[in-house]
Amino acid sequence: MADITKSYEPHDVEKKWYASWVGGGAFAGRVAHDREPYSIVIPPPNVTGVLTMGHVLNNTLQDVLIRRARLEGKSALWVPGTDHAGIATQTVVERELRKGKQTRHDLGRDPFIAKVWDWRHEKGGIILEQLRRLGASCDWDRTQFTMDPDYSRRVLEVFTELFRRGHIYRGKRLVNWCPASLTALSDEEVIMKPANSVLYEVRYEQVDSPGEYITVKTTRPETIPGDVAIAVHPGDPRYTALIGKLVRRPLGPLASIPIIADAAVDPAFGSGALKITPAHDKADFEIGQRHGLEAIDVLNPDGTLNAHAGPALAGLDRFEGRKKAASLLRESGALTGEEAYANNVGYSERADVPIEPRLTWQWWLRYPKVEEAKAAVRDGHIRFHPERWSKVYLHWLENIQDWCISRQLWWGHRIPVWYRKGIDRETLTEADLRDPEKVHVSLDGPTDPENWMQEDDVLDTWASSWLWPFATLGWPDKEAEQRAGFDYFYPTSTLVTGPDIIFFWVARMIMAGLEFVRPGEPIERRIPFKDVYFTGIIRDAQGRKMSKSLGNSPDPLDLIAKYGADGLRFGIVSIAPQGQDIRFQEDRIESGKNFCNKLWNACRFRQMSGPTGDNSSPEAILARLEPAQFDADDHAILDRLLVTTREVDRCFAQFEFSAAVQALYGFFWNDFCDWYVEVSKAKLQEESTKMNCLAIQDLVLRQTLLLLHPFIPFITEELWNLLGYSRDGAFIQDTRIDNASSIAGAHAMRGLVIDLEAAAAIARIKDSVSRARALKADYNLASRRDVRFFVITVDRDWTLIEANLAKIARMMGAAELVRREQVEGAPAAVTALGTFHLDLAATVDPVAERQRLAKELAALDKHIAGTQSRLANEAFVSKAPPAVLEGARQQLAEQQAKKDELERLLKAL
RNA sequence: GGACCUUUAGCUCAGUUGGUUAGAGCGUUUCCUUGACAUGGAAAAGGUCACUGGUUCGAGUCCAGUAAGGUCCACCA
Repeated sequence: MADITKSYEPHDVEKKWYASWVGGGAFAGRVAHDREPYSIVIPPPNVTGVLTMGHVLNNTLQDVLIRRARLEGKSALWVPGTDHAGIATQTVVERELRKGKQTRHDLGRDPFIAKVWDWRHEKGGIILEQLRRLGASCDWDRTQFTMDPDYSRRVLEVFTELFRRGHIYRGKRLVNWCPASLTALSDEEVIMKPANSVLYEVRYEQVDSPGEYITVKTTRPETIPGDVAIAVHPGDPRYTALIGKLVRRPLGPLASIPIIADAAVDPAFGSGALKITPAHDKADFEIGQRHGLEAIDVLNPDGTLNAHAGPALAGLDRFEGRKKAASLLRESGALTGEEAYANNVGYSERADVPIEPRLTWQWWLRYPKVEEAKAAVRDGHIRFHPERWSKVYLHWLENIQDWCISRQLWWGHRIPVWYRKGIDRETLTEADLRDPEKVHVSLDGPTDPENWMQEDDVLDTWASSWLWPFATLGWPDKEAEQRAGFDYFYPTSTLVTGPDIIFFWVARMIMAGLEFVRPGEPIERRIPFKDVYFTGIIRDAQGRKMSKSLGNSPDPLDLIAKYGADGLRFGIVSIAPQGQDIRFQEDRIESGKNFCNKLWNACRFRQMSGPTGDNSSPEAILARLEPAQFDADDHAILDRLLVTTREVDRCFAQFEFSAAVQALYGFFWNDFCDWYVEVSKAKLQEESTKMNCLAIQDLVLRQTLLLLHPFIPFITEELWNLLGYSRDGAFIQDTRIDNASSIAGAHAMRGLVIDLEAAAAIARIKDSVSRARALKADYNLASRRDVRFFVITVDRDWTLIEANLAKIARMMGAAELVRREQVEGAPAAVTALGTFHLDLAATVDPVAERQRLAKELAALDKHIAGTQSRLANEAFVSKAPPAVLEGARQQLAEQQAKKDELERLLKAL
């Protein structure tokens, strides 16, 4: 077996093992009916995207779950893939075209789409390659893309089916329009931003009473040409007399518009009168509908004003038009005031420009299975972690609105609807839509395509990714399902994602699963996943979101180069507590790397300490143990190993990944390396204890590697092989990890029962060692090993010291420990095993020593006073549980004994 | 306007059902290259747990309120 080098060099190790794993089919998700299935579908990243820190966290956690499942003997499947990301990808390619002074319209639809595919072939797959570098153990043979032919077919099949079931309709409604991307957006794609606007006060002259006016306040004077009424509250006494009267539109084409009454108007806002522009405001649109008013659209799709705005404004951009409208109103005297006004404006999430409410024909979905989707989470069929997100989810479902699923883009799934040539799409009714003579809806299109025109719009990207958990498993094609193991792997086990896409993706997947999968079967067979783990959002050191434009996001590949994939994984998991946002600090990644190096060197120490025995199975290692040689340290470390194993088990059950990593870190670094390995150095000197000690190290290292493997797969695989834990060259993942109770069971079979009393004695030894070291440090003796300690102690403690003499002396840095009845004038430390004196009587400064002891005494006095007052409290004594009471009494006794000893030492000085 | 989260050491954060002297990593100070590791070891300094009240024998932990910061939803022109 190769020697373990002095420091861990991740690069070659990662490359080597990743190739071996892939070559060995280690990531293949196989149907195995004698095993429990465990499956995850990746949240598909944008096909042309690159890896961000968010992806690193998200995918590391998925990999942790998948690798742990393999160790637990489950048949694990992690399905990878990418998303076509309609708007984002199309925008990127259009930007490229613009560099050559072209638009997509210059190319035409099909050549443009071909161009996007070229782009996808060039850039797509980068992110998947990056995931491999991170160590993601996806079943790459199953990689899917939402625009793959098979997947696309499933998307369109769902559309036609939902249409058939009456969930899909076409409607002319006010939608969120992005003037930059020239498409409709769903409500979820609009984000509200605070804006500094101007509130203009505009008066409208009454037709019948020239010189008399009604005044409104508006932030959008450029839409006045689209005004069709002024609305007031029906109960507003100021305006009762005016209801039904006409006023003149003060801007744009001349018109008289009525004053109407509608309860939606807030009499307390502004003047209490509201201008009604149904084409450009949602509330106005609804009022317009109620009153049968026309909607006049004064904007072009790109946000410039059109002919309806009148010649003075036509052609201007909406923001220019606003200024121009204000100045025109000012000139005509209709503008009677302006004031600064802070309001919120909706922005397109992707293009980052203000959206326009715009009246257009769109395809809408009435969500299916809304009630059942609520029940799935409320009744615990699907469990959210942290649980509180379920409230957000339920609230959204309570107030759910129909989903605008059509997009005026070219890159996406073109809606499988054909209109008979000659049909006027503007006047199509709901009944026409269902008339096969007029409209054709099918997967493959009409048999006489020459007589039909296909719908131009494509589907919202989320209207393809909401099928991800079952469409990636072959649904609904029976043969494909068979190949993919649909029956075995669905529902998937855990979804790992960010809470920012609860509405976009999580909720919609749940509804899709319930609607389409295994109709008629119980809910737990139809849900897409059983657990949803929501990660936090990674922020920079200042707490800002990481973003490309801020340039505050480190490149994960740089971090991998610097700290290794395992270091990055360990670091990112350790700073990601459940459900909280994460402030990224690179030093945590560095400490991940340091931990790997520590692990590496502890294994190196094991290798250098003696021959590797038979390590190929836990039984073989257990057979090398010599229970008769066990000392307190052996009991203690095995106890800590069991406790840690139990804790990691618990963490996995409760999705507490960072707690698992911290438990492993503390156990391995403090309990094993800082203590057990150090005491081993004394044990390994003795032939009688050497072999047993090596076997214990093997037991601990083997189990630790298994526990750590999901988090840091590369280094653990390497060490697993270097130390001979691998059986016949099998991967570490092929080993079944044991839980704490089965380990304890295996111990018991060997006649080994952990002596908890012995293990507890280690705590007292540690206390003595630590205090003795501090005493040495106080006297600047840390480096010297030739110090002699005199110990004043009782027989019982001296027995313990003698039994562990070599180790204790080594740990203290003592040349010798000598029991004395009495010591004069030497610096002393009162410890759990007696009073330890430094053999330095000649050089001690009594004044400094007295100060040192007095300080300790003062601190102790405070604690004694606290304990005493608790015990003096009648209520405490009568009501506290006996164990707590007993603990306090014992504590007081110990404190008192220590105090007596300190006082004796002081007197002796 | 509604909902949720956060507030603990200089910094970033743990602290599970209330119970000894509140922990970790980083940073700081002192000492140490002794054959696993200086990517390391030993020791130390550093906290009235945001504030106010309540429940309790006992509160960082439970309850109510206040303040500051943050997130999401809705949005009155």
